[in-house]
Amino acid sequence: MSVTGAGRPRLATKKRPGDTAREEILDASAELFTTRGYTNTSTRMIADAVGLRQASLYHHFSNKDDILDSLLSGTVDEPLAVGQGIQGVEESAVVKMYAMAWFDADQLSRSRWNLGALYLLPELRTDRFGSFRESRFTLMNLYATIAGGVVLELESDVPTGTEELPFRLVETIVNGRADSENGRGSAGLHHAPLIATAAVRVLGFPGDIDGIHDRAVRVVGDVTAGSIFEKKAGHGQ
Amino acid sequence: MSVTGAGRPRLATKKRPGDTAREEILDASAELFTTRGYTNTSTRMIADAVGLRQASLYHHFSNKDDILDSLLSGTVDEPLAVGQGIQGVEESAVVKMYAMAWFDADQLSRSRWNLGALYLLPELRTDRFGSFRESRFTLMNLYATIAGGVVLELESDVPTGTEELPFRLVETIVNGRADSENGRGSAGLHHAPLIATAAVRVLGFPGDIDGIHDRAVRVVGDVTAGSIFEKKAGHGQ
DNA sequence: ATTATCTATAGATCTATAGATAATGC
DNA sequence: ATTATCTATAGATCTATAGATAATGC
Repeated sequence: MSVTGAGRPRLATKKRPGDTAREEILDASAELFTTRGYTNTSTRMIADAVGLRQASLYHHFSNKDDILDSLLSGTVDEPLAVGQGIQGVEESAVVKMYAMAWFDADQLSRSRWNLGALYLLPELRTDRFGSFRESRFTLMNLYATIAGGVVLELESDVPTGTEELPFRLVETIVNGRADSENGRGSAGLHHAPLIATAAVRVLGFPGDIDGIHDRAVRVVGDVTAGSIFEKKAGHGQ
Repeated sequence: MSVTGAGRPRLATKKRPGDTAREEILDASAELFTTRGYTNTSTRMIADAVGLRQASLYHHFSNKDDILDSLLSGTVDEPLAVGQGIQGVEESAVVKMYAMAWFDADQLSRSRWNLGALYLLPELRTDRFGSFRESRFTLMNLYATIAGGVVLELESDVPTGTEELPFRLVETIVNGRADSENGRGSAGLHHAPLIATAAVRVLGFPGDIDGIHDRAVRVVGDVTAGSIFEKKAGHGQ
């Protein structure tokens, strides 16, 4: 499994972060998929970026789809688990909404590669990616449920369908990153609190944000404390 | 130029809407690019969908990039012209903001193919698409300028960077359509007034929307009246 | 014996060009 | 003569499999 150990040695020296060949391949693929496109990235390019022969990839993944699926699942599993944790906490819906949006927006901003840009790939419509789509829709529904709770709690007078917007606002981080990598400035402007604030504002929350922010930070801290998430903080995949 | 006229006849009968071969090719390409992906769509597939031989495409476009560029430019040219028209009108910034978001969100919702889903393609980073990127950034800046005007006008206390959100909110229509085409219900929920309302809400507008909406409809009507846009309404490309 | 790599390659594409052909237009 | 199509194909990929090789682990 590990990079040194059993098996014939590589011709090239290590070029990628990661404790295992699998992680090295995922890192190289994430970079290439997000910068050159999925279909436009050949298995040969991935292998070259890792320092492996093209055929050797198939010892770790049975095909290219497998690599993509692994990357995508890595982006939803944690938000989903954290979101479900937040939902179970005793707090007002506004704080939960802010906490979820803040955590996810922050993760999307800081991850090593902008993998969210792959969510719109038509390739994901095939059965092959059914399980990823399922997880993402579950996360989407969680957002809508909590957003609905906010509207009830505040007795806001918002148009039907507004509950969909917090999730969409979080996703806009992906567009902001993509555009900034395309030569537009606004990278840093899209910080997580801005998105989380907008999420509760569209749901009709008129009050002061500072108090909400502090309570949300505590909620996220409680939910992630002692769990796997602590170690994974900033892992980026 | 026209479908019947000079030139050797096609083997297949017409399969696509459009007055010229060029339009037929654009329509088929738009469908294939959005449903199968750009790189994953071969020139042979496009030709098959039109009812032409693969090589015949090259009489109308010099390569595949040319087709994509033509489709993408078609999606920004009109919003940009209308947006500049709206900017010049004598109205409050809130109304202008609502008008722009409403017009663009409506267009993104109703266009025949969800071409906005192609904006994140890494392929667009090349010089080849510099002109398209330029137009899109100009539109983005127009949004930010008007949003800044709203914040001044209302003396809103919003976080720096919030002026970026109206443009991003409009773009979320693309994600909503993509997800609904992936088997999730919420297609119709994302109507344009919802997005336009959210755009002014995040900028701190607290008042009644109905009056703003009516004034915005008038502004859009004035700007588009008598211009090329009248004829093009709902053209979908 | 097991593992992770390597070399070599079959089979299936895909893009773009060269040159022929069958219409219309003058 | 001009135009829009057609047929044929060169050259360049790209994915995945078969089988050999060079380590470690027992």
